[in-house]
Amino acid sequence: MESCENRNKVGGYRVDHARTLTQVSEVALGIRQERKRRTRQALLDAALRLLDRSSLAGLSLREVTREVGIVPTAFYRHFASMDELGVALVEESMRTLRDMLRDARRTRVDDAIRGSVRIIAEQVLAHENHFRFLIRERHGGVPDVRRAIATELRFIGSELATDLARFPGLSAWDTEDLRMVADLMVSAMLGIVTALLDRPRDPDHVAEATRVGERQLRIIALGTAHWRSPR
Amino acid sequence: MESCENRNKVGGYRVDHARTLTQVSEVALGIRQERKRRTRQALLDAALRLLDRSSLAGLSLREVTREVGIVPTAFYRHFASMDELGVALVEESMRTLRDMLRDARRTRVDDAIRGSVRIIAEQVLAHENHFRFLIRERHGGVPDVRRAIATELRFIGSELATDLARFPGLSAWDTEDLRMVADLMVSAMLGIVTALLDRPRDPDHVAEATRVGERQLRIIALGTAHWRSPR
DNA sequence: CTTTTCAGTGTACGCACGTTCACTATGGCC
DNA sequence: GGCCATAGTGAACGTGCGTACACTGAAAAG
Repeated sequence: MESCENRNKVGGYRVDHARTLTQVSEVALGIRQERKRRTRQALLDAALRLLDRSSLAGLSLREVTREVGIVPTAFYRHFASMDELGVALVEESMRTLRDMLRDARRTRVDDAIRGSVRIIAEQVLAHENHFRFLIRERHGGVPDVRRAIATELRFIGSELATDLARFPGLSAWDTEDLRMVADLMVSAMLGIVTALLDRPRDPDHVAEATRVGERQLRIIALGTAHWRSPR
Repeated sequence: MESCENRNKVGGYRVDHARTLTQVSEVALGIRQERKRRTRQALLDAALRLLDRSSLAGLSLREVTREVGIVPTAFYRHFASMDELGVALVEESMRTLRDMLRDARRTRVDDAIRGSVRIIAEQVLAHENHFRFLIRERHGGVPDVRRAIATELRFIGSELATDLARFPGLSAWDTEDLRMVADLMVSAMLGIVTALLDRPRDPDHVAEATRVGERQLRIIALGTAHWRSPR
């Protein structure tokens, strides 16, 4: 019970801001705001790390603060609840996903599929935690988070549909059918991401999943090219 | 605090077996075993009902027993833990899914797609809880449950692949490509189920999801028909 | 230099949880 | 008819949780 003070504190703070601060040139924000931002980010990172093993509903506020090294009550300086942190995590993860799609959209048209799948594989490996979080919480136990993900996914579908409309053979298609194909492609991509996430450390598995995913999208493209909508 | 005894008990038991028992002709099992089976099933049903709102990881043993009307400790007469109940729930739900696929397999070949999608819609509406459970826990927080679902899904994929092999145009295909198409179809079906589960009480939404799902599978079939595997 | 603001501290609370244990009463069996 | 076996009981425990509250000390504002 005794002698447990200043274990790993630095000037009364367990989180060591002093060192990292000086080497950063984000002078625009005051020292104070910058520190707050860093702690907030540390909470998000810690949560994402812990979410590798459990789900958001099974993750406690105390676990997250413990991981960061702050006292539980300090959590409320940044989020009103774990659910709110979850929604923030959706935003962060979705930024990753959107960046990925922006990259994919820039690939050359003559082999858009191969390029897209390659980029998916790269990004999933580089941001495994973000994708695992999205896939898991998409149908998870927190309604707000579920809604946020569903909304983003729907948006991605409609963006893809307008992209498809620019292809020569598809310019005459009606909106509904474009959307139908776009949603199918999203389903397939989610399947590919799931397969990649299954064993992301095994290069053989990743290569195989990439190969298969590429062919699956090709099947869809081929089917689309031969499609004639029933009246 | 006082006078709270025998509220809804029957002969010392809160669960009323006596009435329901007589009208059942499962005489093969003794009264005792039959009662145990019923309570076990009541636990599974209660869990499935509660899982509509939360996820398995966020569901407590006490909640489930409260719902059934037995004392928490009695839970252990049936399952060693909530995780074990989860695995039992996977088995039950998978039986539903397998029945669905068996039905789908029996439909006439000339319009297998329309028939299959209709059966999917029917079954998802009839056993909403089972499908919601599977979709949710597929990527959920309980490893044992995740594994059980992944295994079953893989099995379904390989069964579908052997079914495909019987189609005239596909008899020459190699196993790997058949599997690739089968997995794509599974991805699409999961997407359809997800869409149906989104607003299962809205008949318009269900009809629309069915229509779209049918077309998506048709796109895949069309793509498959025109596919020529790269060397 | 003084005052204000506020991110993080530390204690304390009430609550729900999983699990233990000794128990009770009923169905099954000789 | 009497003796097991066992499904369900009820009290009790230790633990971890979310949250309230008064606090501290350094950055920001004056």
